[in-house]
Amino acid sequence: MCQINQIYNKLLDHYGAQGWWPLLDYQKNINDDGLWGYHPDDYSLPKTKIQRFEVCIGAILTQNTAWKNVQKALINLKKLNAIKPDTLKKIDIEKLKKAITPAGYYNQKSKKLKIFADFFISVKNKIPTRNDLLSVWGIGPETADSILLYAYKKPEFVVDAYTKRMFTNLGLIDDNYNYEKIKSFFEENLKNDIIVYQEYHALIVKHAGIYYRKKTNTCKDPLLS
DNA sequence: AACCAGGACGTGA
DNA sequence: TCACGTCATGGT
Repeated sequence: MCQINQIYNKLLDHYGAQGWWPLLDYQKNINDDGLWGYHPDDYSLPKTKIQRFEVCIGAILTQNTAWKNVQKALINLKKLNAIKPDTLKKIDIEKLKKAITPAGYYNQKSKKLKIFADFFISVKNKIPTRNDLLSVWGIGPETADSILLYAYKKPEFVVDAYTKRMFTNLGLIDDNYNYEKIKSFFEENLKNDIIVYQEYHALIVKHAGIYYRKKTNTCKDPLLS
């Protein structure tokens, strides 16, 4: 128990709870980015199967994509009533591509969404394992962990590009660490708690999005160093 | 006007 | 395993 816990406390103290997803039923609030802030401190979500599905879809759509663009795609899908496994499964692929265009990679992502809809229906009310998710085309380690952590509330730490960049820059992990090794590093040093996992990942994205963009990567971290 | 964003896949060493 | 090219829109 060392610096990564102190960093977590600093980030949480500085930025507050992030309240990431689901989005669609909670988009009334405005946060300090001008984006929609959703439901900080409400860890009862997702409450319904549809909300859970929305989290999964959002996790796929946000692959290497700014969340702001994903918001538009999700709202488009909602208008088509496509935040539903059955509807998404049946929807015309060209219509789907058009709806998710703002989120980019619409050829790949439309295919990924279709395949995921099938998978989501097939698991019924069971909780998929990490390997179940990784076996689905279009779901890699980060998306699998995001789905487990935010949709199914399982304690899987989510590692993204910012996490690696920020913590190598702070000197806490080695540059040659792969995804699984970074994930283990956090899970072995943090309390096994989905609230901590959920907030920490979101806070890293928040903080690194300001101070650890590729261009400003060499800048000194005003909060943590 | 390049550069990058809440990555994953296919290919070739 | 690991490095590299590819996918695509929209903000800065």
